[in-house]
Amino acid sequence: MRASRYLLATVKETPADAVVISHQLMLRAGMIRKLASGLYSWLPTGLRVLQKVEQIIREEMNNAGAQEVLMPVTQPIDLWDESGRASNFGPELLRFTDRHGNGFCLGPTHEEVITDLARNELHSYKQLPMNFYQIQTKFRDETRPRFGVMRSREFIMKDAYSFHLDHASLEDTYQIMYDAYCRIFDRLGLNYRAVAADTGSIGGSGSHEFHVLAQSGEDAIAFSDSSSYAANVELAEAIAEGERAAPEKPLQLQDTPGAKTIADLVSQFQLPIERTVKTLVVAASEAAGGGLIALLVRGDHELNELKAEKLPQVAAPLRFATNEEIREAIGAGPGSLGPLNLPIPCLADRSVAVMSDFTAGANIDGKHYFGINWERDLPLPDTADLRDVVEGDPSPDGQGRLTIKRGIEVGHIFQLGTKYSEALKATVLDENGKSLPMPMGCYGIGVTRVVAAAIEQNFDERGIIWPEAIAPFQIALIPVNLKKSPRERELCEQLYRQLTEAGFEVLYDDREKERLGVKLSDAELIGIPHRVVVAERGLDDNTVEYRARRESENTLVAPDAIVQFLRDRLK
RNA sequence: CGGAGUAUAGCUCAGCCUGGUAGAGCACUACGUUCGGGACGUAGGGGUCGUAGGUUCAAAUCCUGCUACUCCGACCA
Repeated sequence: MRASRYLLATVKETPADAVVISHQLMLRAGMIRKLASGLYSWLPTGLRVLQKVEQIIREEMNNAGAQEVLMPVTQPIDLWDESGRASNFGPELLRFTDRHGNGFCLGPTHEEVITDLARNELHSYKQLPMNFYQIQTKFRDETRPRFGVMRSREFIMKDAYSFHLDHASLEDTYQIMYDAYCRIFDRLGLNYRAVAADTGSIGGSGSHEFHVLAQSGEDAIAFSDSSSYAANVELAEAIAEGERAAPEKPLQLQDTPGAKTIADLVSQFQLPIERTVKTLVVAASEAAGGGLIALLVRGDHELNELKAEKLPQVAAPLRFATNEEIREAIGAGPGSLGPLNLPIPCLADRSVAVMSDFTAGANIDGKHYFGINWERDLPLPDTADLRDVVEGDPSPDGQGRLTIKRGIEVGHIFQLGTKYSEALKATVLDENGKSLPMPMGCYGIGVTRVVAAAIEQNFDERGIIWPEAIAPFQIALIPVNLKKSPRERELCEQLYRQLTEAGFEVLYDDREKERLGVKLSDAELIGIPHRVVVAERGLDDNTVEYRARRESENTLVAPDAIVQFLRDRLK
């Protein structure tokens, strides 16, 4: 591609409304332009990257035995009534009516459409399993689109849906998809983790999220430093370490005026924070008799609301008690609560159960007990996993310790089960002529989000640093001064021809009006991994200058050796 | 959906408080100089100041409604 005939569309200044780095760089590099909130046009440079990502996904899906289809963006609302999701999807589902008065929506996902297709086309167990995918535009009317293409309203997704005779077959395909996803993200050149995930409202037994690790990620992920264990922090099981030590200190009631928080207590009395207990009061479930229940976590730990809500004793959704409720039930304010002499039921986090000689509120305003010990001063309450894991916790699989990093969710695989096949009556006959709903799996990758995530993970102060596999161009060919030097022009034209014929994607910066500095910064901004500079002074020594995007030194190479040199570098 | 803010040239923004002639830098066009890390000079083109109304002799500027966009929060396969 000749730069003089190409819409480079780079901009020097950072656009005002971009806050994350990928959004800023995608605008500056001329990859995207905003049309309206959450809606973006893809310019040539952006589209080149997008299509490379799509192609890698397509190849690996095909290799994994999936078949590509293409379904409409516009879907009849009737199908959504049939699955029951029309009523519970809410305003994120953009609905409208056609000229005949029939209801439609823009597809935020395609379970309904594919299940409708499957019920019409699949009739026998002999056809199963089958796995269909598409790479296609979705629309979700997000309440608050942000971060450019990372959370836009219209976006491109690869979504796949598999159909099975039984659950064992679903698990086979699920594993095949898991492996295919690993190959896809490996090939994309991204640092990622497959993470055990909550199945959420969709239900089903198995689910993994694929996260690209990046500072700006919206999710926190815990993973083992010595095994493949990884889970969303919200889900990772917190394990207590060690045995409870024997009591050493006497129980003491102390005046602690002004110590309303754990932080106050720790600083005023020089206590180790791991020897303090936080007492949080929430609504108890009907099954547990209603009223309030206290949850105990160590002073340096945080309550995990998701875990708490799932406990049978705790009301769902989780609701914290008001100050008035606490005072009425306990007779003290929230800053002075503890397990000793507590008139309401309580549950202790596992880590709390192994504490000794600890400090907690006395359930009397302005007083705390110091030197509390289980089974000496009070019985050990029921224990449960109540807290978020923290860095350094033992890994739940027993191997190594947990590290916590932030991640961007770019893929999600689910075992859906028969939710949709039952609702839409997608059944096949088995060997015995019995009609069965097909268990389903679904497997998504946010294609446009992958592009943004790749940038979040690979940039410097000069711009994007693309992984080789998805760079818009592989090589930038840059003459120092085309206008002045017919020799440079002659060599560049020759190299451009040779490199292109060798199968490389080359951006040949033949712009005559731009100076060298502009061309170099443009090539760096759009993140071309390799560059070759052709200069008059090198011609005398029979050299051209090569530099990789990540390097800071030039390598001099003879012009007639550069094609082979690049072949070796790009291997 | 709750809270806050913004809207002036293609982009980044000044002007508004204190009403009277619409500005700068970048980008764009022409010419000249310059030419290995985002050059310089001269001359130009480009804006119904988001929109509708109100106050006023006079509104980018003051007031009100509307719309769009951004940020914080809630929400999110």
